Amino acid sequence: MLKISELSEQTGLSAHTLRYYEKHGLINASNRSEAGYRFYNDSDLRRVQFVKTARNTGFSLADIGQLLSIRVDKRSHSCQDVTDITQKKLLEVNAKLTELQSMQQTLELLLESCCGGPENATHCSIMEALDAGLLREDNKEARLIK
Amino acid sequence: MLKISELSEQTGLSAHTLRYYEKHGLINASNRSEAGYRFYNDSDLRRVQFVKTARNTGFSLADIGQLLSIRVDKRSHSCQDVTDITQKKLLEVNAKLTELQSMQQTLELLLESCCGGPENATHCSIMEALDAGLLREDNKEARLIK
DNA sequence: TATAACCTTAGAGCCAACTCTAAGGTCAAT
DNA sequence: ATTGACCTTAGAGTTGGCTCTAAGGTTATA
Ligand SMILES: [Zn+2]
Ligand SMILES: [Zn+2]
Ligand SMILES: [Zn+2]
Ligand SMILES: [Zn+2]
Repeated sequence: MLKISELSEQTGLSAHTLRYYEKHGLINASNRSEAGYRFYNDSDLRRVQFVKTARNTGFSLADIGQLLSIRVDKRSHSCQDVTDITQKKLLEVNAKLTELQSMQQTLELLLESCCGGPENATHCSIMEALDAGLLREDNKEARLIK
Repeated sequence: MLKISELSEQTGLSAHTLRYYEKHGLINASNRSEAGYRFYNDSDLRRVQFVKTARNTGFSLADIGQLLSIRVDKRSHSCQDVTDITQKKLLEVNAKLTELQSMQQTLELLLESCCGGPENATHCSIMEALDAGLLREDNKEARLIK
């Protein structure tokens, strides 16, 4: 039986975070001492580790709630239920990746275009590009206007 | 001279957002009517468009504040001042990209490993992987444990 | 028995960038 | 003169995931 500080050590999640997860229905301490201290058993620990792994994978706490309700009753859920959640998350991640890659490309083009030197910025092509609107917005690819 | 709703139309930013930007020192209406209505001239419009372009490029409002103070006095700033901000932003973007790519890879591996079918999840390899800790965390690359 | 290091709770604060509300003033058209 | 569409302000609410505080109770050690 682990106290919350011990569970915290085992998992790398703060005691605050563990209580927060409990408040949001993700985890629970299956026992309490007479004074009300939380005590966690091995099954509790494994559940917390599941949450942590899912969190590291990028799932939101809401997603994890769903995954946990599958986990506690696998017989009532299908592999498709699991892949639906995973697929949805992958789509979100891919959308963000696309957005960030476009930013990356724009920033790289901006940096290439500027001398980066110590003289004054009256001629700076980054400032010019930002002033000019920078992108052809009709095109999905960020591209500096020449 | 544009009223706020007209500037909103011209820029695609809501009047709320324009007032929010003003409150945070990014933009300003150079004139007001007797009744206190904001009026924007061409120079105001160009400044707002600069803000919008920088926003689309991924810069935070704090970054944009710095870029704007360079913009109004280019002679007192160097190209390096501009590239410093841009480079910092690129590093942030690259860090997020790395994180998201790792998530993407993990999610793809999970999806490959699961049949996604209608039978029950007692054998689901996604659930197993999340239970098992999923990643070799010593390695930067996400990898399913075999 | 005192001190420190734990634990409890409800609830507030934080981050960024909005987004919206309330309560009222203004303006153009009917 | 009355709609209705605009405008103003200060300030509250939203999102997600923590993070921290206050005020108190418990436990281990000296
Ligand atoms: Zn230069
Ligand atoms: Zn430059
Ligand atoms: Zn299956
Ligand atoms: Zn499966």
